[in-house]
Amino acid sequence: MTSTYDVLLERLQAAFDRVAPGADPVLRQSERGDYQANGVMSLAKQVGRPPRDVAEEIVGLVNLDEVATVEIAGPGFLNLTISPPFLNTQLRTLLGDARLGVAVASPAKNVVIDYSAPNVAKEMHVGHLRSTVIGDALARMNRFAGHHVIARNHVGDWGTPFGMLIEHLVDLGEDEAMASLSMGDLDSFYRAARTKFDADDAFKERSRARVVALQAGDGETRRLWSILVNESVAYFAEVYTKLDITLAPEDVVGESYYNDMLEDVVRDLDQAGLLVESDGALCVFPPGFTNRDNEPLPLIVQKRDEGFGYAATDLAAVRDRVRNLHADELLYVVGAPQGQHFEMIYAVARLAGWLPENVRCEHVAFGNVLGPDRKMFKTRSGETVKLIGLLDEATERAHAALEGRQSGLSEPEKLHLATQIARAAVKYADLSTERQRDYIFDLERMIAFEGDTGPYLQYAHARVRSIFRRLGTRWDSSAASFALEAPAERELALGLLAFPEAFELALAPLQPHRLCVYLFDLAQRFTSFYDACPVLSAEGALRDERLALCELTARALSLGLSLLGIEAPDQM
RNA sequence: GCGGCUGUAGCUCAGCGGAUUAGAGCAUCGGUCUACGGAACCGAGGGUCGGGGGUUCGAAUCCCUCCAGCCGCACCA
Repeated sequence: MTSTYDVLLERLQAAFDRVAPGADPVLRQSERGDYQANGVMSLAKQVGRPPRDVAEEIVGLVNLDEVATVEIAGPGFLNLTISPPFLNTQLRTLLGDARLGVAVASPAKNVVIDYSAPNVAKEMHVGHLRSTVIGDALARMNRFAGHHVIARNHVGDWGTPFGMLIEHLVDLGEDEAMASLSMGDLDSFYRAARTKFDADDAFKERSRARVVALQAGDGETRRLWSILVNESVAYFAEVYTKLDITLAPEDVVGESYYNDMLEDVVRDLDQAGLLVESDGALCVFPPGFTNRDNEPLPLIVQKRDEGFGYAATDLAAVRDRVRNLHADELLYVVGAPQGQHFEMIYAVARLAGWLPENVRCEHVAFGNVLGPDRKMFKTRSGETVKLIGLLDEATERAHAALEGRQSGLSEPEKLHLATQIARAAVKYADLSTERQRDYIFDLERMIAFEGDTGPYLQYAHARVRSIFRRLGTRWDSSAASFALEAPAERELALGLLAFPEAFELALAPLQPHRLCVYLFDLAQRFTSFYDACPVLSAEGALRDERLALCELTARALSLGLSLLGIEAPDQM
């Protein structure tokens, strides 16, 4: 189906084109009418005529028959009111459309999304939350849009720390080490290695030798290394399951994967004449970047000691993803502090010809998670907060809240529900503010059932579903038609029809919070409707109409939440 | 010093391809109350949109500048 927004846009565009081809009608939802088009003002400026004149001309040209009525307001706004028959038609089409009016992208693109990226032999903590949650939402949204998503979990599985980690593993014995790691006690493993490294010179020496052996590809060392990696990846998988994240072990393509490509990267850069030796390191100086002394800033590809830094790995990844994965779009869901690094990577990749102009490449940056003191979120004792611990606490709170209610749910059901609510609370809080901002982690507020929270949206959905439970019999929506005589019905209907543009408005700029804003607004429209318009006690056509609105609402909430990675239980 | 991000009601946040009276949630106050799940709905109070300039018929939105906070600026990722 063509979405309501698109129908209006097409009609308006045709009229605008006749005044000045390509002029944007600037169509958006409005409180004045159902939609408003603000494009007349800039168009008037462009053609050098009074806005009212142009508005009148547009109104004379535009064909909105059967679709909407239009009024000129103020200096030249076009306020559009959708006609009742058209609303009815669109809603009836929506009933039969599993995608709720969202078109399938054509052509489908290969979208590589780099997200989560924990470190091997290190606990996943709040620092990984945003990348994981935002990245997964973007992956789900892109898949729904019809694109082919290739998730890349760029785990930290290489580098000097692995010398000491492997030696520590040797000291512990493989069995004990695996037991420790598989319990998810990664941090104490890491800390123990670190402590020995700092205190014991012999251990330090062994560790250094081990790094060399690892890099040289020594078989036994590689085997020990892979134990660390495999145990960690298995642990990550548990965390992802607990968070309901779609990342799979196959998506883990860590830093080490690119090792074999690094020589080629250097060679290519050299052949392209981009490589410069500076202080013994091999660097590229992309134009436009300077250091604090206003001198050109290098991207260090190969260090003075001939080791490769993360810049080399990131360059290899760009090259690999475009060349071998045929990426049309590269997204890096990584914290904002790395902004300059990625700008330089992209700049160099473009210079080297690895990143064609038509490949969209974006650093999907995000702000920090802060504690109540507005500083980086830590435990009271100053330690990093483990993701698992965070989820557990949220789940306990949700469970406690459920205990206080008479729901008729069994204990196992309550526990399962509590995990769903906890995930919703944490994810929604993370997704619902604009990415770039820092946000304050306040479990109390995010898990509240009132306000702009995940649980509130789940509740709104459960309330709708409960109507159908109470209805008992199977109900067929195909007979429903929409008169929308009550204002609350009409408001709800308009909200339902706006799903496609809300989705597009969130996906195009990679802003999941806009989908959150839409869903919260929709939930409010529903509860207002629900309060004002009895459903089950209505009769005949009115009852069918209202039931149909309920069904569409349930589907919109459930679909919208699922695109954010949030479940919508039928009962709470 | 250069660069980036942020600064909107008491608190937490939308809005920022300029446009008709700046929105929401929480909190506060007042209503709805035999309610299809009140974990709700309706309403009220509360804002010089960090300060100051500029462009414009019109700026929270664009430009400049200043202030505050956070972050980055060569061999850790």
